[in-house]
Amino acid sequence: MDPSSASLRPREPRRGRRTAVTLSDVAAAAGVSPITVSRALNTPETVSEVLRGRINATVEALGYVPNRMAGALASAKTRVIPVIVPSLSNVVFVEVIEGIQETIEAAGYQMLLGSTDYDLDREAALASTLLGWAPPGVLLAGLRHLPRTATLLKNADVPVVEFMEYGARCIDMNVGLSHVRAGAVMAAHLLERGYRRIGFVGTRMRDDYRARQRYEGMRRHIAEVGGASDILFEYPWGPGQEVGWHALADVLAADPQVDALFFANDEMAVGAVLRAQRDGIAVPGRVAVAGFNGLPMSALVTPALTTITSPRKEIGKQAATMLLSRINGTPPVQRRIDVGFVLEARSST
Amino acid sequence: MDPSSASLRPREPRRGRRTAVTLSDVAAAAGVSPITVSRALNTPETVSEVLRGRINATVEALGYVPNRMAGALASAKTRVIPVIVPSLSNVVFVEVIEGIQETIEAAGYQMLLGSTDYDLDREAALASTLLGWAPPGVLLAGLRHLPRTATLLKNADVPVVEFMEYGARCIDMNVGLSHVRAGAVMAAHLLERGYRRIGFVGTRMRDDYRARQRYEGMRRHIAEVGGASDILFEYPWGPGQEVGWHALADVLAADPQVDALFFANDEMAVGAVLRAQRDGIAVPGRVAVAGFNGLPMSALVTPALTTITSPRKEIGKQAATMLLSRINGTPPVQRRIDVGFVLEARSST
DNA sequence: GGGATTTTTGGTAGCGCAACCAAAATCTGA
DNA sequence: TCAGATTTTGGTTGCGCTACCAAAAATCCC
Repeated sequence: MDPSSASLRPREPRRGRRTAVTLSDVAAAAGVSPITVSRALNTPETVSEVLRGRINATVEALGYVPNRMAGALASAKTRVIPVIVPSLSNVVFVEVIEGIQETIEAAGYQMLLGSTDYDLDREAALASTLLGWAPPGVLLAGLRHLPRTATLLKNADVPVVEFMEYGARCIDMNVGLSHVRAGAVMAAHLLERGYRRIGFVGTRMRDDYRARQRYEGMRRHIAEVGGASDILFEYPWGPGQEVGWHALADVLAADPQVDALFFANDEMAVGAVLRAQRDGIAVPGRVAVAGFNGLPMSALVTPALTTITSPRKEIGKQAATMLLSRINGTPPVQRRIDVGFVLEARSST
Repeated sequence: MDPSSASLRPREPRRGRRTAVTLSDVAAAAGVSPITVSRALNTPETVSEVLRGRINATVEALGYVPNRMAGALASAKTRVIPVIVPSLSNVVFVEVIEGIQETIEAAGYQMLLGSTDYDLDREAALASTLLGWAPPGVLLAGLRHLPRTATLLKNADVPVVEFMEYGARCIDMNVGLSHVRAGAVMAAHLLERGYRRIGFVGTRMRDDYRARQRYEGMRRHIAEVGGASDILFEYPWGPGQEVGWHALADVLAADPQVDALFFANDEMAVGAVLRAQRDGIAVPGRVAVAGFNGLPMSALVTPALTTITSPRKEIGKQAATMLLSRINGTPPVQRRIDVGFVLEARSST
């Protein structure tokens, strides 16, 4: 007696599901067994050329689309990599994502994108949901997460790369740059050029802790060196040129001593330069302006903007490459990579 | 004799797969049947409060993460919606994606993002792969695809929304704006302001057919009205401020008659304005400059940029909403939505 | 209070594919 | 020419979950 006869008995689809073409349909049409079709598609070199041709033709003819879920369930493998970022409105993340996308797509993987809107609870929820897809690895922005997010990812036993900032403590692997050092370097530059009252302008810094790190780096450096002071201005808006546009006037009115402004990003800084231009405020004569990120537009405004260039696409590529090498069993050369940054001293300071 | 007894026989994991906590584990630990756990998670209202509490506690305790693939395979339903766009470097798509993301996440769906890099073959491949996830619907940028892409999507029998441009022929549903009309409206504006030699500056227009449509709309309008002429300038670069920065000088040198320039997007137009500023070229005195998209920065440069504002986030939201309503069985009010656009006439023209 | 509902729980089967093992076909060398 | 090695093909089983159906328990109504 054949215990599996029940499952071989012909039947119509169990539920109202759409009756898509399945691997068995292709097999039947091509006159081979299902497993041969599976092989022809996944490991073509193990199937004779004749059958391969016939099978490919049948696949084409029937418009067969493999059910990835069934495949993933059977093989306990997916080629979908979740990428969790705080925001898509920020160009910076988009460029990192591009780097990731290029790299993983070239390796035959797909990207499942989740955005947390800077909310750590949402991040935890997202991580949990995305792990349900049994991904081969996870890419996660930032090093600060809820304890349960970290636990979840550690328990899941998948490679994880945390990208954006470089730091000592990571779940698994880490690629990024030190924002504290970037802040310090900018402070050093501004002090060197003789500015003595340096403002930092940021938005929603409770959420954007990387901006906070830059401010911290700057503040500490100024304190260490002495002879100058810093002041923080925070706006509750989303980061954008408008913030810089308004901030320039606000700040100079609120604290006329300020002779240099370090903005949390280039967009705000560009907004400030444009405002200065319109209102005839001399940059850097009246106030120096610096940004962060090294967006192309920073070089185009007049005066050209001093900024710190971060290798965003590179971060994405490195993160993806690291993850892929771990997925493929090759341990990456290093578990933590500091991609560094470059200070672009231009005429706005 | 029980034909399925074979599958009930206890066994160790078949392969070297990682032995994650499964629904059955939770059921055993909570002392209920697996199906009850499934219900407690998916349709909590159908399970008594006592059991629900016990099950949730067990889920928590064991760190159970449902295997979405198994669920999807069994129910023939996923909550993952593929979104296919030509590019992520373009802010415009990112904003549309944000609108989509917000809307579908609120409805409990996930976004699977694919980018085609303006390659229709890649688009077809991507569509095929993504359909393998048996998605409840598909969001696709643009109305122009390879025949096989359209066939694939039609055969898949899932709701599809094509977004970005509005047009007569769509696979299923469509949200966007008419780029041809936008071009014509801008032409009308420039003619009305007295410009007579109007240049259009675009990049990679073989791929970016929406920019081409705007040019076409402009060209035809100018031809219809008479008394003015147009000229096309095309750059092989990626679209960005640098293009406008260089184009302004190039164009004026190549064709000194040109008295107005309509750029394919705001970024290029802003680049041109910044260049004009640096080089002391009067805008709009020597040459008028107009952009497209209505990015925030267009209002901040001096002179403020005339542009056409497109409701990008709105397009994303509408597209997602339409798709969701179809997924939920409610046919959307309309199958095609023209979201329109607004000409922002500012001082650069 | 007893039958008819309604609510809550469980059993069974199978979604579509790939891993594992076995069998068949082909090739190799003396 | 034939045993043994190699390549190519097929059968069976189960991945973890939910649809469907049925049974049990709780509630209702006159």
